[in-house]
Amino acid sequence: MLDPHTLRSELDDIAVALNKRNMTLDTSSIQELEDKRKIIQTKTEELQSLRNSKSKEIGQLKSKGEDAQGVMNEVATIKAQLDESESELNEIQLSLNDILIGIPNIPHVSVPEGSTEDDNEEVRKWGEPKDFDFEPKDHVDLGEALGLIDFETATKITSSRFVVMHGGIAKLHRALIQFMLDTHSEEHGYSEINVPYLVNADSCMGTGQLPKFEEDLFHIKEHGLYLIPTAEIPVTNTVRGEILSDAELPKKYICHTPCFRSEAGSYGKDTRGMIRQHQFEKVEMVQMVKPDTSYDVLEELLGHAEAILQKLELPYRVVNLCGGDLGFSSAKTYDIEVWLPGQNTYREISSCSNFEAFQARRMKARWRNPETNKPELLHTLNGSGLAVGRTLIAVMENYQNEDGNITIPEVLRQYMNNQTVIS
RNA sequence: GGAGAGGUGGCAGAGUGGUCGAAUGCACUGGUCUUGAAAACCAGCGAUCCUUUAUCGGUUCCGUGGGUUCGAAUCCCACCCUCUCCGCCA
Repeated sequence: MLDPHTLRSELDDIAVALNKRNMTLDTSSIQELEDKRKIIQTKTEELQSLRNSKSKEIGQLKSKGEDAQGVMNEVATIKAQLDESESELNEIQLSLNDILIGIPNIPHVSVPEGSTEDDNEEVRKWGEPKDFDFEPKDHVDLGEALGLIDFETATKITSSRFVVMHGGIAKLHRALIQFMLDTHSEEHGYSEINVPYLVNADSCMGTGQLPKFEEDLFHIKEHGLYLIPTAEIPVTNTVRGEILSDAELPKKYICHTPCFRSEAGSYGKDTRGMIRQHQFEKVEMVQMVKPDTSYDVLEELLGHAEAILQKLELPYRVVNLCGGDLGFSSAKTYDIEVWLPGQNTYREISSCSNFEAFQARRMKARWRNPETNKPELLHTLNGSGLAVGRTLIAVMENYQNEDGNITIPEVLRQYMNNQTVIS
């Protein structure tokens, strides 16, 4: 959510800033509502004030045993006006709030112009895609040949876009999770946190998945809960409604969860293999920080995600998302794309974002600034560190051998009984 | 799932229709005192929104949402949550 004050006072500037996302803000209807709001709110509060003072007067008269009927009649007329004024105000505020809650975050100045992913800006490349002296297979062929990845059974027990993994692949998957958690908690200073996988609507509102993107979520209607599409929701919402002290910041959490996405609207996209599943696992970094540090922290967070790929020796590139490709709540996002020999291309494996105060405002997540001694909004950030399913694919495809076996990356062997190869 | 109790400021806890945003204690902040600290004493100490350059002023908030009333922390209704006991259960 944007700051209502700023929206009011700098409406046109904000509309221009949002053009970067290829969106046009209906400034005239906002202005109109806002003008009405100002008048009605002032009027309502004046009437409330009058009612309060008159009611007190009644109390005083009665306690002295005097007649209060005259004042009571007076208040009755005030009350009729007040009821009308209050409901009008309520309506205006609901409309304004509906608009406000649906406006995306303002892109940071360093976000490139553009409308599609083709306009994203490559920041850097790391590592060289390996030259295979045979035709590299993709993870589906590799996994099925090994008999360790089974889509058919998953479809039988659930539906499409699910997978069953066996033996060495299942173990490799688990090793990746542990490796990531250990690296972030031991080397990057994150505290490990374990959270619920079902969240309520308030939490989804807080981080921005609701109300606009309900169709992307799995909804357990009879309980009013949602399956998390990312650990961002439960972890970030731990500070919802809180006022943190200076000493508690920054908060750095590392969290492993499964993620559930309905993938509505992506029919026919990435239907082969494990790239796009309804259920996948992710290790997520989440930070709550003081506002003046958040852009430094974003670079740091990005580095933490890159460190995982570097340790796994997987080639990747970093892109700075253009305005049109930016997520709803984000002010700036870097994607990391890993090299997949089976697809002969780079594919997204991590997304690191600074939300500035956008989520914090929705969540009322604040800290007490010792300089002002007043509560101020936090900045929130998160990044995948990394998407485990896609990392598994990247390891399989980049570490494949001509015989179809997969060499286990050095750093993962300690998690796999020092095994060196999956066959 | 059944029975009972309860949700008030950072914490503890009073308040059952009127001057209550809310006693008191603790914690915290500032001051006096002290070589320094502690103790003692004095003072301060929630958030929200509107108006305003700012001050001043006003609004709203006692789990949440409705209702009754001139007036609600207090009465009524619904919901949520917590605790205790019983049942079930990884």
